[in-house]
Amino acid sequence: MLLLNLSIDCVVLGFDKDQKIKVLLIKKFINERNDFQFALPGDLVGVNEDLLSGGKRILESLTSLENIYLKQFYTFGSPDRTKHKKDQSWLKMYRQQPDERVITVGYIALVKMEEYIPHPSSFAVDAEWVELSMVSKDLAFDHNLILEKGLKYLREQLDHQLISNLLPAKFTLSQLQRLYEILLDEKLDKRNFRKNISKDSLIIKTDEKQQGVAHKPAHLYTYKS
Amino acid sequence: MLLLNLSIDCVVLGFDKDQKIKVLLIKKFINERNDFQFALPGDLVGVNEDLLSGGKRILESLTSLENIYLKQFYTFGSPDRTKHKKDQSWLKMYRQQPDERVITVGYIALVKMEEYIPHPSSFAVDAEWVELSMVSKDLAFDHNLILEKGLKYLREQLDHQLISNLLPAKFTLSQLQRLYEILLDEKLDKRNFRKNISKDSLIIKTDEKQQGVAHKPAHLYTYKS
DNA sequence: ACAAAAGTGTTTTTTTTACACCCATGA
DNA sequence: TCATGGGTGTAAAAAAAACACTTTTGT
Repeated sequence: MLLLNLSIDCVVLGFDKDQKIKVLLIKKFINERNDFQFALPGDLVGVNEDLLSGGKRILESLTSLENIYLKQFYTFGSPDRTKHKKDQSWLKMYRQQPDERVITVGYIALVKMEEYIPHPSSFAVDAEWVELSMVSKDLAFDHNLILEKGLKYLREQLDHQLISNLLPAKFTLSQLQRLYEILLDEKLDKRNFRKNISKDSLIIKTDEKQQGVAHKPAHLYTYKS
Repeated sequence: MLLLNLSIDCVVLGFDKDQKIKVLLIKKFINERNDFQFALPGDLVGVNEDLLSGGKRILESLTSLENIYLKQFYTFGSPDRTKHKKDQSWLKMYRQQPDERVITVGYIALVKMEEYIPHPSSFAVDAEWVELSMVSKDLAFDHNLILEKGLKYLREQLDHQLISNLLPAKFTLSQLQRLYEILLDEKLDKRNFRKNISKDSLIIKTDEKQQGVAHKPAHLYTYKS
């Protein structure tokens, strides 16, 4: 009879004003000398908690954001994934059974950075947005792998649900296009992009326009609820 | 600290001579009166076994097939998923801790039915191929959901790896086309299908032909290894 | 000679791409 | 009046869909 721990790790992505895609990482001390390590926000799931609720709770405790749309993308269950020296050191400090196997379910979330107020949980001494190219190759456990797989999933499965969480309730088509460009990492043609959007019944034009911009104000659009 | 059981459930699909897609189900007694229930083949993962190996082991014990290509598609972790009366009855007979939470990772496999020799494992009293439309709406646990999600995944992610396991080493283009038609559940145009295949560098024409058929013998093709 | 499946190209339609100028606003 | 991003259509290219007859074999 195998008993093990179940955790959830969240690949939380957001945007900064500098138009860069950033991932939310937490910083953890891994020994008494205050050596630290970065990790994806994640924690053990509660006894009677389902996965999605657990993910939301964990994410909420780290980001103070509620009602985040989270999507499961893969489960990581290698028996060795918590066995590395650097990770054992941390586990010994914070877990009663550091040798217990932990499998983790990866969830992905896209959030509006402006609405995020850092709020580190117990074992996180810090929580920061890190530009993708700046992410350490030495994240806790197999978190580099999880991040990579999450990003791949995002690019392959990009959907309105995920996208809509990164935009204000009302947005311009240029904002939407920039999002797609950054997430897909390719430049899109403005006219073709708009042609496609106009066929999409989920994105609807409001009768409002941008205010106080030093150029022709753009129409605002919104996602159909 | 949450400790729980981890299982793997396999959505194993195959084809019969009647060109129908069938799923491999096992039959389990759920009480002493020999009332039974059907379920996807699945079992608990070993203490130090990784997920993919576990899936292969479990599948092998049920199908005696080795080196099956298995692909993870989703993880099911509702705390209620093993709490139904019908399932508790079975769990009490076979598990030491029937109330323990079980999360399960769904894997999908496509196999050649001809090569499958039924080989029920300990708690399976039978293992049979069941046509999709004939599958009970009352499978064990949340297996109807798992099956449904697996089939959806298959249709969305249909790839050479999965397909190639359903075909003999050498096959005709008509066989290949029939497979796609059944898996995608749509009719394909022969000429367009062949046009696409010819662009696909993974599928190569051998210099062999069918033997002893009462019509023009087809060329045999093979997957590049 | 007939039944059965194999094999093969062209046209039409649809989808995707490429591309450039005028507009409304605030400074 | 200038700088800034907003907004718009058309033509060319590529991809996908529609479609029917001849061939080879065993019986």
